[in-house]
Amino acid sequence: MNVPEQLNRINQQLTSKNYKLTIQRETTVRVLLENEEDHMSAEEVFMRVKNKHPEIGLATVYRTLELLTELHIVEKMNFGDGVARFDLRGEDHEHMHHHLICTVCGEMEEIKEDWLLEMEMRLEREYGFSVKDHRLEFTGTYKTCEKNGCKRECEAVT
Amino acid sequence: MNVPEQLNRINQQLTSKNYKLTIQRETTVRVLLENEEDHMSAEEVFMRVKNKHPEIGLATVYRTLELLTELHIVEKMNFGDGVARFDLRGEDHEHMHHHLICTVCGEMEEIKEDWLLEMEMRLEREYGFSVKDHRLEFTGTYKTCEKNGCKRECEAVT
DNA sequence: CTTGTTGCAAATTATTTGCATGCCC
DNA sequence: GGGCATGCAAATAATTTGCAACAAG
Repeated sequence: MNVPEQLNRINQQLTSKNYKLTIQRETTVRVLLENEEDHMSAEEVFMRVKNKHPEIGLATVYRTLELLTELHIVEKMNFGDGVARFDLRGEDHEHMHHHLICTVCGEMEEIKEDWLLEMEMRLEREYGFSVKDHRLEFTGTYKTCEKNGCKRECEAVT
Repeated sequence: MNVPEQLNRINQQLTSKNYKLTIQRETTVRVLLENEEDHMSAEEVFMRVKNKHPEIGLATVYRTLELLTELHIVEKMNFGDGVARFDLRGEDHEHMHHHLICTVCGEMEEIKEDWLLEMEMRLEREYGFSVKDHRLEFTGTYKTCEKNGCKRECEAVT
């Protein structure tokens, strides 16, 4: 699905709830689309949006990200570093990716598989809990700590 | 394992790293032991510690919790509400519990099982990633929203 | 003594809010 | 022209840090 189509889809979601796709919101969404795998903080999103649309205010970006989170268009995450991070949810794997976080280099990789379906069925059955979303993170180290995404500061002690 | 034994174990972990089990640290650990299932914020821990030892400062509690986190004695968690929460890790299930978070009442339940061992082996094999820790959270709703732990504000819309 | 630890206050960081102004049906 | 949206600045909330004073080996 390309950018105009995605924007269109998001626009529909917004308008169906009486929100407008203003230029600020559109620019923010574009930045998110262009950095889909980046887990940006609000500040990072702000800086990139500011490149394209310098008049925007930080508060607007926060408000937009909050709105998009409510609409389940983006996912708000916490890796324990005191900053919230945001990712678009592609509609195909809305709820189907997990995270590997390397403690040596701090790099983070996404695993685009859903390993939890069976568990969710079990929760439904055994706990009477019906799952809307989940989050699964593994912290540890890459054996080589040089594998694909994991390139920063790898001189640290293993 | 009772309180004195646990304290003793923690004391050993501290002294082995040249840290002292000061009265402030001991009091903090006691509070954590007494509220093992509570996922307290730093502020909550502080208030309870202050009851037992009114001279303590908030910064000390923060410093203690940070220290204990580094030593893997407590687990620092984030539920996305902007507050870090802390739990003792019992040595038996150091890394073996998952969370159910009910979006209706906000209540949180722990599942004391480890469902991820198989996945971790797979990560090791297929991704060359060796897992030190993990976090698994499910958000959703209890069918009844009245099940055991889930008692607050249940008049909200389901 | 020396080193780690504490309490307080001030600083920092992330995020939210109030409000006057602007924009669009 | 009425209500949602925005930008700015100020407010809030959580956490961290600087520093002088303590405490214990």
